[in-house]
Amino acid sequence: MLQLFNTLTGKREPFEPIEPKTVRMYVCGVTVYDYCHIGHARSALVFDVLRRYLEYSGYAVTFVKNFTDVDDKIIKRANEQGVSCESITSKFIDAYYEDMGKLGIGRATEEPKATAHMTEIVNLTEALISKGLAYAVGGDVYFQVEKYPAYGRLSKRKLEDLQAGARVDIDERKRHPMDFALWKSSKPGEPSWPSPWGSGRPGWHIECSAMSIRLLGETFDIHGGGMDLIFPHHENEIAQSCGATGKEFARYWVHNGFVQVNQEKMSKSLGNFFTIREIFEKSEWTEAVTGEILRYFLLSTHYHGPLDFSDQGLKESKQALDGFYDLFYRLGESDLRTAADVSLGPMIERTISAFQQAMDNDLNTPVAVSELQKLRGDLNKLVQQGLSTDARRRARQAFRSLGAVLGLFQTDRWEFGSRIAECDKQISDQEVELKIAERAAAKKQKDFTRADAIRKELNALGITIEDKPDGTSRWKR
RNA sequence: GGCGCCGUACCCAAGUGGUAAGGGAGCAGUCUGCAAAACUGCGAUGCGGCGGUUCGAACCCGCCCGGCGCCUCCA
Repeated sequence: MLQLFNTLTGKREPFEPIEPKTVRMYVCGVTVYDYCHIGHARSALVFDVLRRYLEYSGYAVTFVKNFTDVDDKIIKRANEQGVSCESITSKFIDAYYEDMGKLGIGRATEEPKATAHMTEIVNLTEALISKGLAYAVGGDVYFQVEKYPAYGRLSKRKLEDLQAGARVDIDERKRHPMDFALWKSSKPGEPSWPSPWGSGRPGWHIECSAMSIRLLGETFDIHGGGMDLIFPHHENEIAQSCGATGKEFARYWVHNGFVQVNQEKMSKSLGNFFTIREIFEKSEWTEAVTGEILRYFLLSTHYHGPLDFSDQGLKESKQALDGFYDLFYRLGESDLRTAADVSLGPMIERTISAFQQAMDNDLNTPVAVSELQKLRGDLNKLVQQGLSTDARRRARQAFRSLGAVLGLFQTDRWEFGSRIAECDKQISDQEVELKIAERAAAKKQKDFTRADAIRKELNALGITIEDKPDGTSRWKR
């Protein structure tokens, strides 16, 4: 049974959905004013894998992930560039899909935008005012945190503590310094929508409450996002939602850790910032391969902890994947021997069970991957002992189906050598085959000088040759 | 000032009270004309330090050292 670490309770808990075999989850997406970085990728990937695993486990999942498309930073960016906010947001939404698509991150069931839910946002704000939890000042509306006794429940903070360390500007119009905006009056030139308080735009937190309630109901199963959203974003969402509905909001709160560089959080001010597209542009591998490397890398650490991004980390992920695809390559060859066939079934069963156990344990992807590594080692032995063509096919299929949960091992076109794009141009498969045949002939005549020369020539083109005991050779790029 | 996280071999990384998973690198072998791949063996008497609880602790408690995050926008 799946157990998840719930930020709300600070404990790992068995996951029990509200409705059997059904999961409704909401994940905070991105504010679309810039390209996504690796940190965004990690968050998106963690919840992509959670969704995949829930579906693998037999749940029908309704997955909602929003785009924040109205916000101070968007307005600022639009003004800087002298373009409309809409042109900024549509550009970066497209970029989001493009970048995440390369990582194999699928679309959510619903991907709502704040700007398309103004009615719900205004209604929710009105409800909070009528319940005495919010108040209007001028054209602004604030949530009054002191009226919501459970404020601080998620982030485990007390109002007094927040006050002590607050560096926020004191706004005399607020009744408490921590009161936050539900609705902001708009300045000239800013995007705005009509409301009972004059034209304006929503505060940051209210959109998620409005859209999740609209699409998933007042109470739903899982709410996720990055660690940094715990406070104030998610704390405020809870206050707004529970305050308005009087019901429980999300039952399980799941938060992923940060991507860091040299032990420090990635941030623009430190200049240690890598966008997803930058990684792909700089990669010496093809897009599909780079995507899988990145995925493997991001999943090789538990989602809850910090993850240090580094070239070495990517390199090690590539090597690990090379090992898997090396095996898959050999599993694709035919063999009449069947000596090890009987061992295969139990071996796969054991792996499936261990894999599920790892994933059930708060989505422990590093252990899940290591179980696949064990299977890889075991299968390498079986292949040596003799595994029939059919058994090899079943073995490959096992990797394919478990790998699908992590988004790994799906391709049949892995690239072993680097700079593959250039290699492709330099020599075709047919030409390689010709060279290999020529080399085989040389070997047969014990002309090893010639054989080695051909191998060296192919190596230079990114082709690796492996001689088999029977005198034939396999090769890979 | 408040809240919280982290510190496991050369590197990455599991472990959540029962005697240190897995991967990479390295070294030594097997195989091979050589190479590549694969396989085999070697690698923390030890889990930042010091105490404590316990029959037993990397795992629980306390103190200390070191690193980081949040409290303002942030995945």
